[in-house]
Amino acid sequence: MKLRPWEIEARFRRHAVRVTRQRAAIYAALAEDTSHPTADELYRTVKRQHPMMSRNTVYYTLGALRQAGLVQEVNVGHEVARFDGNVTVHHHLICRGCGRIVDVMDEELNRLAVSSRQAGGFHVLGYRVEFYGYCADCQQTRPDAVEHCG
Amino acid sequence: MKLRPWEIEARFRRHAVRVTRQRAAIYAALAEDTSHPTADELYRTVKRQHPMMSRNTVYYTLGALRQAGLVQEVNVGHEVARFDGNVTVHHHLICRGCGRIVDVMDEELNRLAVSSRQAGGFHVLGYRVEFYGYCADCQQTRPDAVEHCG
DNA sequence: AACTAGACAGGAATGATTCCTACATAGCAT
DNA sequence: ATGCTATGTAGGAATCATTCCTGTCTAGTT
Repeated sequence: MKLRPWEIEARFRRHAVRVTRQRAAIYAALAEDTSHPTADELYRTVKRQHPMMSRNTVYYTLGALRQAGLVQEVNVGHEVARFDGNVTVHHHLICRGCGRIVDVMDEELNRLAVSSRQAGGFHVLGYRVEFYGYCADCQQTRPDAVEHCG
Repeated sequence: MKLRPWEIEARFRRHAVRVTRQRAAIYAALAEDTSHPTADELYRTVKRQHPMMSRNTVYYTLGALRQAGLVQEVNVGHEVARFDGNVTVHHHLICRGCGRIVDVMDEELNRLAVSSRQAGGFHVLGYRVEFYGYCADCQQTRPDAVEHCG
C-alpha cells in the first residue's frame, strides 16, 4: 500500500519513532511491498533513491520499527529474516518450492488457544500459524517435490 | 526418551538411513533431550562420548535425519536452528524471556485449515503453530517484559 | 573379500547480522 | 531561531552459524 509522507510521519510520531529520511524511505518501501522482503532486498530498493543509505541503517531501522510495533518479522525456517509491514493479526502460507510467503487473513485462525493444562504456567501473548506447501506455480514445475518438513 | 541401540538401528533401516556410530549417537542424544537443542549443543553433548566427532557431521546428519523424517527442525525467529526428535504432529510454546521451547500436544490444534479462498491455489501440506509469551520463571523475573513481536 | 556410493573429519569459505567508531541530525530546551 | 544532547547514520571490521571442499573411511552390497 502506497503511503503519503505525512501519513508515515504521523505513524512514526504516534509510535514515538524519530522521523528521518532514511526511516521514512525504508518504511515506505516495506509498506508498498507485500512480498515480505529481506533486509537486503529493502536495502537495494531504498538505495536507488538514497544512494548513501547504509545496510547497517536498514537493519537498525527495521529493529527500531519492529520494537515500535510498526513492522513485523516473518521467518521461514532459520533462513534470512523477512519483514512485513502488515502488523494486523494474520498468518502465512509458505511455499517450499520458491519461498514465496502469502498473507492469510482468516477470522477462524485468530481464535486459537492452548489448553491451560498444556500451557503449564506460560503467559501466552500471541501466536502465529505458518502453513507450508506448494504454490500454484511450484505445483506445476515440481509436482512431486514433497519433503518431510515438520 | 532413552532409546536402545537396536531401536535406533531399526528406525534408521525403516527410513533407509545408513546406520553409523555417529548418526546413532546424534539421534540418541536428540531423542533424550526434549529441550530442542541447537546443532552445536548436540555437537558438544555427543563429543563427550565421541571425541573425534566433527561439527560438520552433526550438521550433515541432522540434515539427513530431517530428510528421512526422523527429526524435525524448530525455529524461533531467524535464530539458530533447533532440533526436535519428536516428529509426531505437535506445536510449540516459545518463551520470549529465556528462549525455552515447550511442546504442545493438542488435538484441537491439529484440525486447522485455510479457507480455499485464502489458499489461492496453494497445496497445503501441513502447518505449525507457535505460541509465544513468557514462561512461569520469566514472568517472575521480568513481569513487564512485553515487546511487540508478531 | 572387494567395490562403490555415501559418510566422516578437518579446515576453509560464505554470508547474514552485529559491533564499533566517528560524524550528523531530530527534537527539545533555551 | 540557536544550541544541546540523545539518537541515528555511514562505513567498515568482526562474528558466528552454516555450508563447502577435499581427502579418507566405511556400510551395505556383490
